[in-house]
Amino acid sequence: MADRRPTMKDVATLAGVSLSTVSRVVNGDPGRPDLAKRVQEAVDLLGYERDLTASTLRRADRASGSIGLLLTDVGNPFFASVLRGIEDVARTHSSMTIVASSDEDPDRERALAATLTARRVDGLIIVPAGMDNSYLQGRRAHVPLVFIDRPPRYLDADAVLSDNYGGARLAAEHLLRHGHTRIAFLGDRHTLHTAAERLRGYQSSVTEPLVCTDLDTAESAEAATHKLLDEHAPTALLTGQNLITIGAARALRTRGEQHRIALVGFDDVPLADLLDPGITVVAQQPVELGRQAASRLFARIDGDTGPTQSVTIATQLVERGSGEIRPASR
Amino acid sequence: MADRRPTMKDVATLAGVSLSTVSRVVNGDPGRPDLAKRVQEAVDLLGYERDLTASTLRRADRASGSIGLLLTDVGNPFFASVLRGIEDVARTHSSMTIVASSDEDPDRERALAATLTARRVDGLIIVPAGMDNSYLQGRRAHVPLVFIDRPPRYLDADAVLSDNYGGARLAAEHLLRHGHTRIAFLGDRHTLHTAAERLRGYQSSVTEPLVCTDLDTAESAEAATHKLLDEHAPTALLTGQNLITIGAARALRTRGEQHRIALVGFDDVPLADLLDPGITVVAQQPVELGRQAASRLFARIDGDTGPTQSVTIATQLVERGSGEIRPASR
DNA sequence: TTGTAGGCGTTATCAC
DNA sequence: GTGATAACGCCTACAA
Repeated sequence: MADRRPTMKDVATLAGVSLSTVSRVVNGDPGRPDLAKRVQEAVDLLGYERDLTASTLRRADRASGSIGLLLTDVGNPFFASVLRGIEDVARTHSSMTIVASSDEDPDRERALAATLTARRVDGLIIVPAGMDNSYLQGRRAHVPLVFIDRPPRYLDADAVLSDNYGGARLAAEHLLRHGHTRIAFLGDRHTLHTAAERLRGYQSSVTEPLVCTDLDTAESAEAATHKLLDEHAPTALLTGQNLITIGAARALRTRGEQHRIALVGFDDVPLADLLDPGITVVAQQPVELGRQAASRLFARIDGDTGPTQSVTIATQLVERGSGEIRPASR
Repeated sequence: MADRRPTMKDVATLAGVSLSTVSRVVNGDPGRPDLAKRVQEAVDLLGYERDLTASTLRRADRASGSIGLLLTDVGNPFFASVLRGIEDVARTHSSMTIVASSDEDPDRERALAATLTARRVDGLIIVPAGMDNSYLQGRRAHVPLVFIDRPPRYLDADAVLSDNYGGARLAAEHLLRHGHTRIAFLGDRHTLHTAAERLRGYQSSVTEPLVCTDLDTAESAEAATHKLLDEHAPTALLTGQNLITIGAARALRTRGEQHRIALVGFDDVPLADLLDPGITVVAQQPVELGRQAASRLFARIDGDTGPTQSVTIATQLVERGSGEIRPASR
């Protein structure tokens, strides 16, 4: 159906010059003006487009101009923002991003990492799902690796993380300052690094911990909130993640207690300011997370051989009302 | 610093067989069991990984196992979901997705389309930003193209779109059924296909149109809402997009009129059910949009040469309260 | 069934 | 500065 794509050879023939001249012109070497012009005309006429994959294969630096991003789910707005930050930086290095979602499946993660490196990406940014990333050890020699959101396990590599511990402390202390002593923590699966850090931050500031973990849907969080309120009567809730915050907010609203029980959520939720009360949160900076990770990666790609670095991005408390409720005097 | 990557040749030497034998084994041709085993051992020992880019170059079908997605902004949750849908389908075709954001800049769109095809993606899915996509005409012969969310202009190509017209009609009629006659429409830039279609749907069902367009931030929408309410006293609002819905909801809440003025938004907003009242919306199906677009693309890649198709994905009215408010009797 | 040789489209190294 | 030629890593006739 479609014609064969024009190659450099076709351009050379049409322009009446040699292959090498075309290559040079296409790569920006001016050369003799009249020849350059003839080449350019032939390129336009044929609609010639250089084959970057062939170019990569032959080039000395073997750079493909693409990086891989291996995360758990691109559909998650948090990671979508991370991707956006990465793309912003990649653009300045004229690199494109190949994305893949592991869906928290370690086997998929391994498989995807393999096909990404097989495609000869110049570097890889990873949100690890598995408990052991040592399978990347061998590849680390050939392709720079940067971990994001969660640190590498059993592997030495650069990492860019949110200040989960500090953020949770910030939230807990905010509630303490507002007079609460019975503060409950609702968290995600305890095996997740981020969840564990947030729990640790909470525990470090609260004297009587009241903890419920391993919640990973808004529904389970909603049910857990009801149970917690019924059985332990906390005056404040600290929720360790997006969906948990939503579940807890639903539960509070169902009980009509959204103005009586304080709530601080980790991770921002959209429209949180429109609710009544607005939900106070500890916000992460996903775009910045992506930017920093990409910056580190390109530094490595460009030859930085320094010791591995772990960067921590600050979190910010955003007061909107729900976190400033004081406990009812008895 | 790092060793050269092992090649097929290295594997062949170590296994004591020829290059082609390695190639066959690596590509799944069993051959003589003992040789296959020797090859496999050498592969494991060296940590050999086939170079997919070189493979593509030489292979008969020249398939790279990657597709390009060119959209306006991956950071936008709507498009993040679209991407997720695409990835789901791409996975079943063992293809990876390269994403790029044009930021609504036609020049960037052209440039990105060029580098994507130069990387020899097997196909391209595009959310067009420009007013004229005919620049893709030449490439269409070499790489399948599918448009998504917005139709191609001055170019004949497959498209997968939301039912913007029908959805807006649905919303307007829902309000009419609840007794409203003064329904205002707040829309995005009128040059956007989606915005124009939604406006058209609204106009087709309302007798006295009250229209404000070219809003593209929550802030401008908020201001426009105040102005509209002050000057024209509508009893219901139909907002043409995510951010506009949020801006309008803010304005209503500021005025304390969220229980008096009806509101239906186009495009779902997260947490809309937690507000008081919940926001009634016409929801799109971004994941499905992505799936269908990817399905069409792979059909083309696999040789479908039928006439171009335009698929429309249904929208759904989700009642949550704000759209069921009746006009106050005078 | 295995090995040999040629070439995919490009860049790098040479003579000229 | 230009042009011929040899790779890059792999696949695929074809011959053995």
